[in-house]
Amino acid sequence: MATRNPFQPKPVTSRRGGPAKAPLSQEAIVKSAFALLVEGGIEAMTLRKVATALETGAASLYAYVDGLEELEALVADHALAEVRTTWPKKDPWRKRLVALLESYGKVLMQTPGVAQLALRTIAIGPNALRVLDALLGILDEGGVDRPTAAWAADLFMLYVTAIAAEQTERKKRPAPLGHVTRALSLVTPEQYPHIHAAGAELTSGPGPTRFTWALDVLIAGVLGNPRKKG
Amino acid sequence: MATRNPFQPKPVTSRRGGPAKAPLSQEAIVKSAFALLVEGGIEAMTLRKVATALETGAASLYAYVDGLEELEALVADHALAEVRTTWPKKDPWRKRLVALLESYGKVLMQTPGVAQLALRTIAIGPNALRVLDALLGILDEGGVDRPTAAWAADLFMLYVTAIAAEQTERKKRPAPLGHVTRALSLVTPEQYPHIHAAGAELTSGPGPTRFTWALDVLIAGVLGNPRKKG
DNA sequence: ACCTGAACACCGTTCAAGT
DNA sequence: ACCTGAACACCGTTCAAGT
Repeated sequence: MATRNPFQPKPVTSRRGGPAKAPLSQEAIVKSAFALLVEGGIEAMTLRKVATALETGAASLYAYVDGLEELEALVADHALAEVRTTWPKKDPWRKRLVALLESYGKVLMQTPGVAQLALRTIAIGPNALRVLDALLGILDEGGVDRPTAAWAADLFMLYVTAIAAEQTERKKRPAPLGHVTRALSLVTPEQYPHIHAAGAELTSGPGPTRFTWALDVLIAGVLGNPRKKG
Repeated sequence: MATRNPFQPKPVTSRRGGPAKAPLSQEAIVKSAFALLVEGGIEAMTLRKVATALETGAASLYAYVDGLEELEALVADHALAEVRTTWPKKDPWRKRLVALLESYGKVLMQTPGVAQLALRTIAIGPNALRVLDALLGILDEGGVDRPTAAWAADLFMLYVTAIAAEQTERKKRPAPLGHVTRALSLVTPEQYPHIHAAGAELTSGPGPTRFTWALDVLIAGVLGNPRKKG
């Protein structure tokens, strides 16, 4: 990825008197890729399809993007633009913490594939950093010491990303989660006594209640396990 | 996947007087796929390469495996055979809980790609069920009520899988995690004040200490947040 | 029923050639 | 510097044909 100024696009040369073709740019590529992701999920986001949507050949994209892996990282961060990181100052820190994580989870959940991308790319884009910074800020206000906050922020984000990935993964299957439910209901008490005993409890949720419960667990656990006593 | 008895392989017809070719079977396919995964990571595990290793065409595999997705699920569960689920009865439940999760994490960590597979397939194979059952059993002995244990087991396994996926993902990059470290160190205090302040704390670890801390957090959180008061 | 070769419909990436 | 077409080296899956 060379150094370029995306805010100064080259003049457009219109072809055959038709509408001017928007010039290629990293931003256009990322937006187009994200649109494909929204429409058709993660496997619809290919370099060739992005190129077709932009009326070029796949090779042309390499002037703006290093390859598929970089594009995935850019798209993941692009999606995180929707995550809200500011709230009224009067809100208590814990409320803001939950709101931030819920916003993050919602963004990951609403477009299938984003969570998978976030899970496999290293989150160092501007939006990922903005979310992380906000998270650290809230924990700091909550009196969590810095070493603990650093690990806790990672734990929170990793868990929310993982649960979002898990849930969106399930969604694309034919039977939303009847697959699991059926498999678990067929379990005999001899083979797996505890699974059998747990029964429907295992698959109840995962709804908002379950997500909220998990956040409560993480928060309580973090508050009770400071790395630095204070 | 038709119903077959893999324990009664067809008689082998040796070709050209050479060594007899092992007959195709789901087990042979899964083992071969796992070997490719161990050797070359997740992208080395392709149907075509499995077929080549087994001296057939890719089409032949479809008699035993529904497709790549099913193969991935089978391989993931195959890998989990290594997870230890039994300990001396005298060990306290909490020690056994940590040992189980550490064994699970170790298995996912030692062969890159397994965690990614576990994350994208629904875990209903015999080994996944064995681990889940053991987990539920330990929590039960720890006095955790059933509804809480059901959600907690899911939370534990999801978190360990996610952290294993994250760490093995990082490992295959050129600079193990210097990438992240460098990116975070370049952050200015104006842009991201809290990230800047946290500094090296963010990237310290993730070692065994961090993993253990996370488990402590989860366990404490679960014990403090029962769904059923008791 | 199992196995096969060949074909189909895709991929990401590279590269010489253009402008 | 940017863009292109064509080629390279792969994919998963299907299918008619064999045994």
